[in-house]
Amino acid sequence: MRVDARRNRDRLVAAATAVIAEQGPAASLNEIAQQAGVGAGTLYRHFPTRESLLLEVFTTRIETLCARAHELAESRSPSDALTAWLEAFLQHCRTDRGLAETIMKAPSGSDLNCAVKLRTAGAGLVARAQEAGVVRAGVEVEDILQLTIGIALAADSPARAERLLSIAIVGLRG
Amino acid sequence: MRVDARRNRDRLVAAATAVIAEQGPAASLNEIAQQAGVGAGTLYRHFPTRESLLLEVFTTRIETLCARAHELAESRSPSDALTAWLEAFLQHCRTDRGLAETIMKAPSGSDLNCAVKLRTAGAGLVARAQEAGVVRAGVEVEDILQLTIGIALAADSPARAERLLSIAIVGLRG
DNA sequence: CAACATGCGGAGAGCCTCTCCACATGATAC
DNA sequence: GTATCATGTGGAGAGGCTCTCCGCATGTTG
Repeated sequence: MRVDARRNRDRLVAAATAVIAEQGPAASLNEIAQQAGVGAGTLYRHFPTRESLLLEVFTTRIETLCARAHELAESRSPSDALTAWLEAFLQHCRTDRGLAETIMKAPSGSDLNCAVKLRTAGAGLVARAQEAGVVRAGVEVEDILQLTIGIALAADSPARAERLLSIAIVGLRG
Repeated sequence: MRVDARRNRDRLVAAATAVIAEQGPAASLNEIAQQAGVGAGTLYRHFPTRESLLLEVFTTRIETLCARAHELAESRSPSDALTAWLEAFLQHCRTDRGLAETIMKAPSGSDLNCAVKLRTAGAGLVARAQEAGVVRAGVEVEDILQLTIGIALAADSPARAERLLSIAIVGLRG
């Protein structure tokens, strides 16, 4: 990749982070390009869809969550680890509604690897929980993530979100 | 209100219902106006915001759901009635995603009583289910509705939505 | 059947997304 | 250093959207 291309890409992500933080995930792509000091064409070359740009913006957050999954897997019981991780995930999704929507819309078969990373990180915790009998067989990581995202999107308060998540976790045991 | 104004308003709601069912709640208002056979100005005079139009469209559906709740309460066991009603609610929310979002965003204290009506209708089913021990005490109607709305918003397929709902229902029993 | 209040349509302003291609600019070979 | 070429660039432009505005049409009323 040419060095100028790399530089423009980085500028775009920085500008997008700022503008999205301010205006939400539906912010104008034109404005992001302008703030990055590049043409609209350049933005669209690097990020063919709005989602691909958002995913890049949220990559840092997603990687934090992945790291947390590994920590928890080593330091807690299968049940606690999964619960704690889902709570952290829920928190992130609520803080940044755009994050939830972005992960949600990312096609599960896509190569946009941050969403994939998140699923992989979650998969470890879920597998352990299933071995320990805390989650019944047949439940997929994807189920659990989507349920959590849904709760983040629909809950009207943090307390409610916590409560709904705990209901969902009970349901996982089956 | 002049009779032609009334007629146009009705046409708009009908057209909006059709177009939104097909294209989702972000459908073009232009197209709705066109399909209703009126000018854009007429649409905006009757419905100053997109939200106001959506609300009108969904009122009918919400009333249908309320009626369904009463039917089910009389014809089915407490458990079946609640499950069937939630499935119907889920279906509606998924059919027009806008319904879910509209109910979700309706401020709880507002006089937009569609959300209130829905909650009242659901409350009867939940109370019966709690008496029958199918739902544990402490769970509120609002919890169940929000959980279902969340599932509708986040699920990536009808099959997944069904599955997530059944997980949630298991969780309700505690 | 005036005369008036009300409602109407659709052109147009100002956004937006996304495409396209002549031109600029790193990278590479000599 | 420079010639060559693949790669990347900017911004004009097409087409669509939302929303406003106002001259004109049409119910309504006395």
